[in-house]
Amino acid sequence: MATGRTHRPATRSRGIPEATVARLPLYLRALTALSERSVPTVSSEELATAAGVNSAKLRKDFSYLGSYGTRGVGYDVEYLVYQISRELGLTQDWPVVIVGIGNLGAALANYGGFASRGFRVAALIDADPAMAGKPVAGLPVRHTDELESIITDNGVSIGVIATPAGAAQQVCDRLVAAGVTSILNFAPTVLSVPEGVDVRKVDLSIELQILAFHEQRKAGEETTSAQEPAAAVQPRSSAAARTPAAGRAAGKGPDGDVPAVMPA
Amino acid sequence: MATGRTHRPATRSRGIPEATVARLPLYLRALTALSERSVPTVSSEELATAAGVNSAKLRKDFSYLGSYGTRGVGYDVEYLVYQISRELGLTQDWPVVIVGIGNLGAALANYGGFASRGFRVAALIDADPAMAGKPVAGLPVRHTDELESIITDNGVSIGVIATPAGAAQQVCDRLVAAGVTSILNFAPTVLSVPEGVDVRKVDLSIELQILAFHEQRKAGEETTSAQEPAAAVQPRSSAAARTPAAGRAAGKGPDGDVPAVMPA
DNA sequence: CCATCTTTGTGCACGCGTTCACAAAGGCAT
DNA sequence: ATGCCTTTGTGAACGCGTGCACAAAGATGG
Repeated sequence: MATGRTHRPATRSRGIPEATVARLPLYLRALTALSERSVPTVSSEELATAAGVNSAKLRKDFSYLGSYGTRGVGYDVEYLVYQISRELGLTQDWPVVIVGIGNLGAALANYGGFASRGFRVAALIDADPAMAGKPVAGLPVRHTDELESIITDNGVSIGVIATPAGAAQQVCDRLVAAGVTSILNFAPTVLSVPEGVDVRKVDLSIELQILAFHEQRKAGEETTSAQEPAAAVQPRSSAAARTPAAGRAAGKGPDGDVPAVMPA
Repeated sequence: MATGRTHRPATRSRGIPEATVARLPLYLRALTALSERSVPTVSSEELATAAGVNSAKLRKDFSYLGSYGTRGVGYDVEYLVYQISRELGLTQDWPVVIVGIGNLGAALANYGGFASRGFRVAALIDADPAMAGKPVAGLPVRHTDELESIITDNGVSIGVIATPAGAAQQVCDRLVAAGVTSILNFAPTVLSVPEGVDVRKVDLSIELQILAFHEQRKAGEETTSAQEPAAAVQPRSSAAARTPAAGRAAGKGPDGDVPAVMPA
């Protein structure tokens, strides 16, 4: 799960709650699998299990789309696939640009399933002149200079940022200025964008840190709070002179620079 | 942002809300940046802006950790870095294994910042015998047969799955059986795990689909519902005979197989 | 045509998360 | 010392999301 988002606080988009929208792709995936196995109908219970959610939640989610089920029977798989696809805007083609063709950018570009769901990689863009023209995943890498024209010419409205953190905001600004209104950010930075532009963030580092938190908690429970040896939540008198000789964490550390996925 | 999660519904972990835990890494990153610039203190307002959140939210988040601020002044950067690092369990080392060294797995392995935050890649594992021994990011790829022994010998409790969807559940089961209790899943599948195991999902495809939804909505607003030409929400009489000749979406499509990141 | 059985769709209540707004706390100048 | 100014920490209200539980709907069999 990509984590942070930068969405309008809770502006229900046409009656469909944001939480529901986030689950629609999950349902769609499960339904597509059923469709491939030629299963004609599915109950909310079965589908919910396949999608890893509660059946009541699923039914409520679908109720926002309309009454597409048949009581006593369930949902028509093909029909539901179509409805959800349409609702998500997957019945049309979305040209996408990937900026920053490092390890991650290349991995994303090579992802074969990209085209299978309405998304098409219109161009790969990198700032390194040495990369220009070099084919990655069958597409020639274009130089950053061409960014604006590529966006305009292809009518790109979705951009993927896989650059180092330092370049992300600048790239973002150029993408937005050129007309992009949705951004998927893999760089470890908080992007600031004007009103009306959606940003979603994917951050491996954050995910790992959250896992570490829970992992530590599990380990701590075993020995029933055996951690935090002595000076646990020390009263901390003077405001200065603290800094408990922090282990790592403090130093400069190679961060905010590395290619993409997993920053801190 | 990685999206789906599979967390205990809302079991507040030792008083710290899940939503707060998810933001701590964000604060930590902003604080680390300040620390590198030798900024001694920071106000909730400044830090909140840097982290892209509301200042009241940030203060409330910090209040769960304790009273680490000084009224009229702000927070001591170094001290806060240490406290958050400790809270997240980043003061200890977490050995991690990456399973599935395809495009994405390799990209993750090459991510330099991995070690900079308490995470250390203990091993890269792949099922392809041809990959065995081949060095990726300075580490020799190990064969899946060694999975259990690697986990045990290194005391690995966090696993990253970057395999094709078809192999994910099986790999997951083996990881869990070997002692892994936290999993970061890049494969496009819902993993089922026993109680006590945390799973977080990162899914590019889902993120893009969510963006597409909002993008479509924006486009629809311009022309004020010019979409949905005629048969919009057709009453749908007979349960059978529907399937509105769904465009893409239905066919077999290359999915549930591709390496990792972006499935559907 | 009626009874029964299955499954949807949803009203309702509860809890988490967010935000406001302000009192308390501390620094600083006079 | 005293008063002012800044900023934290939090009580309280509100809204979204979740899950229960059930009535309505429809299919199916006799």
